[in-house]
Amino acid sequence: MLDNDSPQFETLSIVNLRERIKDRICDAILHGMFRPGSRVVEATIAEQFGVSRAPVREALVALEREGIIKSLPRRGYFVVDFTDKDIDEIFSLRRLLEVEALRRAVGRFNADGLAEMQRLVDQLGAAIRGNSDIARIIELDLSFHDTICRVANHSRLYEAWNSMRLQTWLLIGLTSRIKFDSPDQPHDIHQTILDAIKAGDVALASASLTRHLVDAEALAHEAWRTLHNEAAPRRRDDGAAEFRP
Amino acid sequence: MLDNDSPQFETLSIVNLRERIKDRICDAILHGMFRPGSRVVEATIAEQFGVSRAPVREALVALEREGIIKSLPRRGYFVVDFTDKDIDEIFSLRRLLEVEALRRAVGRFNADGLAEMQRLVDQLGAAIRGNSDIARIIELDLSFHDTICRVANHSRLYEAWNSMRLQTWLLIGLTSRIKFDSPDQPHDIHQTILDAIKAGDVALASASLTRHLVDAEALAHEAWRTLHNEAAPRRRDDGAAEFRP
DNA sequence: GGGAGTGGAACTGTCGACAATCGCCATTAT
DNA sequence: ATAATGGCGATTGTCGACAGTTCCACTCCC
Repeated sequence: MLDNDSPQFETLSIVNLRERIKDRICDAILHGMFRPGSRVVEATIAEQFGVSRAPVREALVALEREGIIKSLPRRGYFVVDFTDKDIDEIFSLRRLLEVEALRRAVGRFNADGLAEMQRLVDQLGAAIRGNSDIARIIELDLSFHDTICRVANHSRLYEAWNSMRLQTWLLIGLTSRIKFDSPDQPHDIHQTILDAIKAGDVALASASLTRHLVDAEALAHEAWRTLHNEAAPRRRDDGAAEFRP
Repeated sequence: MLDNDSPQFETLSIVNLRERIKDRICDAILHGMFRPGSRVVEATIAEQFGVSRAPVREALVALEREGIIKSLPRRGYFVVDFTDKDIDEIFSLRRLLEVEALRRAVGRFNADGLAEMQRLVDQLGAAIRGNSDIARIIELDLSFHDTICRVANHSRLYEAWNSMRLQTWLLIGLTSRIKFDSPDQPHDIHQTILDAIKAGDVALASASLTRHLVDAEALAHEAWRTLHNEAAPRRRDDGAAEFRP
């Protein structure tokens, strides 16, 4: 047997190169290395990762299924560019899936899970009050929702939701500057949801969650508009740009 | 401009080889060429299709996202083998998605759509009364549900549902012999749902649809047990078996 | 006789190269 | 001047080969 005390025992290294590349590309897209609608060129990615094109291609096929890139045959892959209908779809499906996840998760939370949720709510409140950048806020917010979906203990529901999570992040997380003055003070809404979960009040929790997601959808519409306006000056598709491997 | 009257203007041929192979493999699995849990070997598929392994690999990555095969790193791909929890998940998610799709679809149906639905219901009734094989019945049944989901006009919801469709087919469609004596006479339930859609009665349609899916879940459990018992004698994983390219 | 070690076969993971196709741009004819 | 056309570069689609890993069966030693 191998000794486990090797300093960087990389459990992840048994996973396919494809999966690691997928995660890296995913991160790169989600961190704004690619503009929405811009090309994702196999050869460029492969070169920057120092691998051949084969695993990159497979990663791209997987990412297309996750809904953040789109392939045009014989043309290449492009970061998705959302329309208003897409945003409607993403959030209506999120509402459907998350409310169901919540229904299942209430009663399944243990002390640790609730403590984690409370910590996320606190950090989120601090981030909002401290005017942290939108990316940080969205990340914490999505972690809150992610926890609910994970605790629901429904792998297929989680899988479907996770796809929407990536697209949501792409929608809002890329926007660097946006006024975050939701009328309902998101911090409170998260605390309200969590309190309802703790009290086992599914109806209240669901209603609050739904309201929160409706607010988030409005934010997403605004964020996407903002992002497009920011991008408007540059007319050329600036392709892969920097993109640290 | 090209003249459109060329006899075999094959619009489909612009699609990736990967996509065509994906569909072929998918068909092969869904038609029982592979047993649940059996290996899906790249080289074998590639050879039988007369192509190299590259597009096959990409097709397999896509199919894994569709939920009918599963990859074990460095081990290969296997046709999924469901547990009771998987069946619960598949049908609980189907209920969630289809009821929402129904809610959206009611009011969006036009005359053609309703006629198509009626035709499906009639064919389904004939198939059941005529004791057609289960595959035919499941196919018609899933087409009925598919139509609802398509008319809902929600691409992400449809995508999520389609994944469950494939898995449902894998669950039930492979079973060659199973007594089809559902207590609620499925034909009637489909007609009930369709009538409610025509009447615009969302509540009744949803309730009927939900009840139908609960019945279907019971059938799926039974079908899967049957399939496993059928497969039990053969202990060796018989791999790719025949599988016509 | 049984368990650990060992050798080989089969399969996946990865790579580099070639072929096919698409978009862009200059060129040309009307 | 404008629109069609042909060539060219860039990028994807596909292929065959090699390397690494896993599993299985066999052997050998205790």
